[in-house]
Amino acid sequence: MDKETFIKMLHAEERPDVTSQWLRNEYFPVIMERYNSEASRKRFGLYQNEQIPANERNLTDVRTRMGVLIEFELARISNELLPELGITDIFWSYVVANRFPDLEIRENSGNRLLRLEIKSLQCIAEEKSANFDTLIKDINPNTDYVIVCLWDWDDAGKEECEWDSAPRLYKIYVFHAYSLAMLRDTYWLNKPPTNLGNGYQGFDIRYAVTVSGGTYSKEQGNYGKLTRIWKEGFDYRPVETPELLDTEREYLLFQKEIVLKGFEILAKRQLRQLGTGTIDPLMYDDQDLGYLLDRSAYAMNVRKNQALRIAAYYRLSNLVVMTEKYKCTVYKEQDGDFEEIAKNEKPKNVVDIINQYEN
DNA sequence: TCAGGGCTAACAGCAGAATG
DNA sequence: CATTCTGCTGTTAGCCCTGA
Repeated sequence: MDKETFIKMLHAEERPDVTSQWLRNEYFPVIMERYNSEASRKRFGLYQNEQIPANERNLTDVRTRMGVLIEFELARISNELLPELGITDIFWSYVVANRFPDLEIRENSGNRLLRLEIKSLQCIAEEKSANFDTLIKDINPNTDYVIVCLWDWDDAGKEECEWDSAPRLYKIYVFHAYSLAMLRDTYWLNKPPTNLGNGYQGFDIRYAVTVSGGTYSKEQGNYGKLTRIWKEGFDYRPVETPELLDTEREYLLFQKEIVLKGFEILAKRQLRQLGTGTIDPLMYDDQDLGYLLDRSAYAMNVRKNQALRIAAYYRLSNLVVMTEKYKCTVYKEQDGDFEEIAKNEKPKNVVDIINQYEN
């Protein structure tokens, strides 16, 4: 890493689209690699059959806590990196007040330079939706970026430590905060609910406000959900700056990849419980639809008639089809025919359902 | 069927009402 | 009058369920 570039970027002296790309392609890959090292992961691991809550009610707060820990660790690693490069006059500081953003690069004088808002999403969470609800007025277009960390528990990567599993970062996404907010507001303001009555959806001085039947109320916490910010091909568009186009590209990629990664983890994990051998891609009509092991397969977003054709083609015993929220439909072979034995199931129940059907 | 509106836990804490 | 209880604040990430 080049020291001069580093200093320029952290001082927010480059164009936002250039800074975005540097953070995405140069900076965070290094931070992520360090986070994923055994020496780092071991501090977050689960050992000796330690369990975390399995019920949905309490899963969320483990994920919330992991979010805070990842945010802290990224900054800690960053602060470790700076002096290694001979940069000693700036440092990452934690914003302890509950306000945007999370981390700020500061000079000893206290001057704030680059600022980062960190979000964490666990791959296999059924609805990944941290909120980015900071109002446009509070975002500095020259210094502010939104960083999304995609992570999950992973049992691999241990040479010395005997953990059962430890968190692994799979990808870090970088968005220009102001552009992301522009996409969000362009979408939100142009797609209000149907029953507005005489009111308008908009903003108070502090937060987003919704209307139902003419009655105004503080928005309920859906505004800015990361998975709902923008849709490809939406009729209305914000002003197209280089940083906006960069952020839009990254967002559309993000939308696809975060869903696929969770599916991959769930499918591979469950296939290994259903059989032995190697896992291959599930190809059909030149399309990669999921994963195949022996006579079991997992596919994503496949309709019933296509699922039946795939099952017949591969002579499957078990076929699990998942939606984007990982709701599962389970098909099972029965005397040469395929039967839908479960629908709308959570992933955690699928293997049991398949095994019980066998008995 | 699925987008999206409604709502949740945990966190630390405050203000004001109810109780002994 | 002092203590305890109730209901609310706002932030994190995410599940539930309904209406189009």
